[in-house]
Amino acid sequence: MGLTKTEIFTEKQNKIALFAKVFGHPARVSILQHLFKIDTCVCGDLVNEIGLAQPTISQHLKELKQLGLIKGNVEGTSVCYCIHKENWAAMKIVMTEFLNQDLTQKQDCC
Amino acid sequence: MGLTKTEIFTEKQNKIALFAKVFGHPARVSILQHLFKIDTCVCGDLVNEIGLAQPTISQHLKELKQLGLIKGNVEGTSVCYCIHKENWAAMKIVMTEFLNQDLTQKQDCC
DNA sequence: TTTATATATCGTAATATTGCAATAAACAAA
DNA sequence: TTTGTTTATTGCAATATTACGATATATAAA
Repeated sequence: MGLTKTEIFTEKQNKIALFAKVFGHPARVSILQHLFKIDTCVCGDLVNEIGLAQPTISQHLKELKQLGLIKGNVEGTSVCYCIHKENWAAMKIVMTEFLNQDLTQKQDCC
Repeated sequence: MGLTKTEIFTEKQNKIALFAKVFGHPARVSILQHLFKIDTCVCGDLVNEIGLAQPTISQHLKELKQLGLIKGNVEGTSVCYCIHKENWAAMKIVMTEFLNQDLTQKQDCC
């Protein structure tokens, strides 16, 4: 117990859940919003911008990177991060389809 | 440690994260998809539909209900569940705004 | 009242997540 | 080479999540 039974769900359901999970923490939401706002690659800054310790930010960045939503590039001693545009667009299609499910409910007993 | 520092993030960032978190499990994704597909309130069924034990489904339903995304109505011995249309629409606005952040990146060093 | 059916809650074990101090690694500058 | 700067990794404690058996609750049917 304690572990999600991914095998009983469809690939798409698991995909949606994985994307949603990574958005399920305000620090990662904040990181992504900052990367969008800055509108260019950002080296450093993120630790100062968000009020969490450097190892914590590094860990959140790793998760975003593992899902392919951001990419990083070593630039001297620092690493520049930015949104992975293509992957973000692909994710958006999956998530938007889920959110936009049609609701023309016939009966409403609730 | 082990607990999210919600106080250092904006209300909106926390809201996005909370919605995303509830979508971050394939069982809840599956439940919501089923409610949309059935297109009416459903009493029972969910336990048979998804391959998880009854207490587990009940727990997932509770989380969806707590966030206001579904509502339940007691109908004899069973409980009927359906999507909470208004709240789903409100959630959709928040999440879509997050997903649709503009990306006209000036530089792309990554 | 007794029995059957459906859902919720409790308790608990297994696993995952969050956060950070300490430390490592990688590179630039002196 | 030494020093400083930046990011990643390790290890660990605190907390959260997932799943389910056992049981409680509520109503319907016999």
